[in-house]
Formats: sequence, C-alpha cells, structure tokens
Amino acid sequence: MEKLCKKVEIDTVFRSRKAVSTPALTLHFSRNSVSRNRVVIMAGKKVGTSVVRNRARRVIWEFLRSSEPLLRQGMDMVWVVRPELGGKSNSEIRSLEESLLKEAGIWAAPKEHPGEFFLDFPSPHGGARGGT
RNA sequence: GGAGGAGGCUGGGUGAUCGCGGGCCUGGCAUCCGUGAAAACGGGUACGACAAGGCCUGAGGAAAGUCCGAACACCAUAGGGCUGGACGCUGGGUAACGCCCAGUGGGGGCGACCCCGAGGAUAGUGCCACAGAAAUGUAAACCGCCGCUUUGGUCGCUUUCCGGUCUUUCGGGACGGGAAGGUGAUUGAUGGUGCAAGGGUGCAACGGUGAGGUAAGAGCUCACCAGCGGCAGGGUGACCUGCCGGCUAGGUAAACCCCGUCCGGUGCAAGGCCAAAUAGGAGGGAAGCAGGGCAAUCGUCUGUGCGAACAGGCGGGAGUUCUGCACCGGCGGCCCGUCGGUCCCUCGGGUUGGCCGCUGGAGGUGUCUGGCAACAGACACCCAAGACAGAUGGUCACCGCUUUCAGGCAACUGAAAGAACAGAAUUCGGCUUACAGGUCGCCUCUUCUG
RNA sequence: GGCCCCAUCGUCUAGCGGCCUAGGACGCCGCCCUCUCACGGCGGUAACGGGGAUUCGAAUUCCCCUGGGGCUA
Repeated sequence: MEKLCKKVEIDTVFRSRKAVSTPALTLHFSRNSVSRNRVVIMAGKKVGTSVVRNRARRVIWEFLRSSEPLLRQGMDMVWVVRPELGGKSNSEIRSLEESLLKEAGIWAAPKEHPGEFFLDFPSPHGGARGGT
C-alpha cells in the first residue's frame, strides 16, 4: 500500500464517480493500473485544527494498514474527511471505515465475484486509457 | 486555620508489539532511475543508487495569532529631498524592538502588591452637542446680594398741632388717639450702578479651605494647600526639597499638528543551480530630435591619361558609432540622482521534476566574576526534528492522578469514566491570545492556641 | 507557508465624534384603495461581529479576539 500524491491521479479517481459516504466520511475509489493499493486521505480546513485533521489521517491510515491483508488489491482510494468526524472516537472511525469498505466491495467478502464487480467499471475518457 | 499577593518549574510514567520521518553502520550488488508488454533505448553512478537488517534520533510553552523587532536573500555597496508611517516620563540592557530591568510621577488596595499610549494645550488651528446668562473672551448677569435714585406699605422713636379720659397743690401731670414733618428698622415696585460669594445648568463655569476686610463682595489682604514662574541645594536624569515672587492659567493631541528618535522595498513561494518542455504567437506602447566621427556610394570640379580609369577638392549620403536632450524600463507614491536599453508591458503557450538555501545558532547547560536587576564577560561540557500532501500514531498491560458508584467506623478494596490548550515548515528575540491539573519556596492581612 | 483586506436590519447599502432612539432601497407583516389581483398610498417589523481602552460622549478613534475574502511558486 502506498500513498497517492499526484493531482492528476486524484482527479482520475474523482472522475470515476464511484463513491460511498456517511455524514462523517466519504470514500471515492477506482481501479488502477498498478497491482497495489494507493490511498490518499484528505482533510480540509473546515474539519478542524491541524491536530484534529492529522489525528483523523493517522487513525484512518492505521486501520487500512493493519487490515490490508483483508483488502482487494489494485485500487485507488480517496478518503474525504468531513467536519462530523471531529468528535468521533477511534473505534467509531474504524467501524465506519469497515462498513464503507464493505459497501464499496474492497473488503474481501465471503462470497467473491471480483470479475463481475469490475465489469461494470466505467473506463474514463471513452476507453482511451491504454494498458488495461 | 482562613483570606489573599507575586514568581519559578512541570505539562502523565514504564514496558511489549505493529507502523512513520531523518541520519549512520553492516552485509549483498552491474546496479539504479525513466519510457515500454517485452526486446530495447536514454540517463545516473562504485566518494553511487536501491532494497533489507541493526543502531541512534524525532514537536511546544505556547510550535498558535502573524502584532512588533532582527538575521539572511534579491532589487544598486541602499543614495538625497518631499510625502508617508511608527514610537513617545527618565536611566540602563540589547543585534534590534513598540520588548525587558531599575527608577520618577499619577491612580487603586488596610497590606503584600497591582495598574498607567505618561512629550508639548504658554507654537498655532479646530472641537466642546443638549442644557445653561455665559463653553475661553481677561467674557457674561437668569435667580440673586449691596448701597443709591424715585415711589409705596408696616413698625419703633421723636418734634409741632388738635381732640379724648383720669387726676390735680390748678402751674400742670399720667394714659391713650389723630394729622403733618423728621429719623431709624423692615418689606415691595422701578431705574441705572457695584459684585461674582451663593443658587441653578452642565463632564467641565476662570483656583480650594479658613480668617480679616467690606454697603455687599472679590487674591482686596493674610495663613495653609494646589497650580505657575524664578533662584538655591540634591540627583546622570525623570524629578524631589527649600526660599522668593506675582496671584490664575478649562478640557481634548488613541483631533489636525509641533518637537524629538527611528524607518528604502520585497519576502525562503526570498533567491541560486541542474534537468525537462513549449513558443518564437496575439494585442498595446516606444523606436524621436540636435551635434560630432567613420563611411559603402552618388553628384560635381580640377589634375593626369587617347581612353577606360586613377588621384585630389567640394557637396549630399544608406548605414554605423559617440555625446546631449527626449522616450522606455529597474531602484517604495512623487522629484532628484543613478543604472540599463532598443526594447518594454499585457495576454497566450510550456513545465508542476530534482538539488541547494535547510538548520551549529545574537545556541543551550553548569560554575565563577561584574551589576540592585535586565544583562554582560570568562571557563568547561553538550549538539538536540528538518518534512515537501507534509513524519510522534494504533493496540495491550501495569502504575500514578481526578470524579462517581458499591463495601467498610476507618486505613483501604473493587468497578466504571475522564485527563487541558494544542502539531515544527528559513531561523532567532519579544508581545498577545488559549490552557486540565500538579509542584516549589517567598511575602501580606486576619483569627486561634502556646 | 508568507503578505494583505473586509465586517451595519433577512439582502444590498448610507452614515464629519454629539441632530443616531442609526437613514434609504428591495423584502416581510398589517391597514386603505379595487368586485378581486397587481400597481399605488399609509403604518409597522428588523442591524452597528465580541471584549477592553481613549473621550463628558464611540457605529465612527486605538488595542485584542472571532468570522469571512483576496494575492503570492
């Protein structure tokens, strides 16, 4: 699992229009061309002070890291933190993440149909992407 | 014991485990990076790059707000004037400051102690609403106070005259009344004068209190206080103390302003280097004048020559160069000055990579010396984050703290919950703001006991 | 990260330190006009971001917070 840094790649994830959300947390995701997962966690100024924002990033990142063996690989994820997350405890944040991952199909569920899920993935720019 | 005052320190700890940033070491290595499906191509390097392991190290007192001051970098080695801005008791500290220390003055508190943007209102200008007679002018007189002029009322005393009652020694006497006049007290009206003490208005009314003085009053006179000026003494100074003088000067400068001191601008996204990529595009402005030098070349004259031509003189001269002015641009808004220049500005187009700056510094800690202190000096020891979507966290256990509940007379035991403000971004010195607690001595007032 | 600016009724805005108990427009509410609606007329509702300081007096001047916005490779 590595970090997703470039603005162009992050914009690609947003353009895929695949997202699940709760009032406190939103997960945008798309499939990538690398075989590893790439993650970025965004916490804007409206979430709170730098202490609140950095704590949210660490907690989210730490849960993803510790539960990586259970996740499907080859995904780009953009986590967007919303102001409601400020008052949540660490265990609450973890359960929120788990439910979002399950909803997005990234969490390795008991019944696995990976091929079916990725079939309806929209290829951006009318299939102009090479290499897939 | 209670109530306070001022200041310093600290900002949970230990262990296990999984992770993150930086550095070093070890072993392995023709490897590493980019493009590519691969082959391959391009590039970097054996003081190298990558991955693994080990070790070391890794947020704050405010890292914050960005309110001041600097260092550093570029713009000229940061220049002059105007404008503008900041500061403002005194002395010291400091690289510097709007900060700190010590003092002065004022205000608050019984006190320890705390607070103060605290230069100039006699340099000038402005403003002081409403109310009030009057809001700064040696002004003004509403209610008032005083004597005086004119004119009344009441009362007292007195002179003259006229009656009355009683009495008589018939000379008168006593009592009371009326009229006219004089005089005094008091009171009213009127007029002009004197006064500013009192009332009233207001944030503020031209010193305050007391005594003398006066028709009533007034610094009119005196004492004390406050304020002003001068002199003397003390202090580096702010200022303090004493004496003398003339007796009066309102407030506001966080209103303009005056005085003194200081200030060029921009800010590490400063700035420098490397690599890569794109374009030579569009719009606008300016490419002017004068003089001098050189000069392709042209015209003309003279000379030589049969001639082509050559040489010399004169005149013009594309171009080029120099000087001055102008223009444009850089150096805060303007002027000067200065530097650069045929280009300058705006838009459009490309890149969104790497390295340096980047952490050893006005640095900390300790001791000694100087100083009331801030601080300075000497010596010794120490090196303590440097990221670039941005590193300190998760889980578990135990201990310590606080609260609640249960048990217990109590010491205590058990369970649950909680633990502030807050995260480095070029670096320092301050200020300001936020902050759960814990802890250390010092000081003041008060109560009780001995 | 650095450097700046702004804050007045629900909205857009006026507002020399005293006439501010803060004005106007659009809203909103009520009444009148009309057969009814619109237009029009009359009246009302409603604000100086918070705290401190200067001043006799502050929306206005000064300081500190709070909340918005902009510029900068």
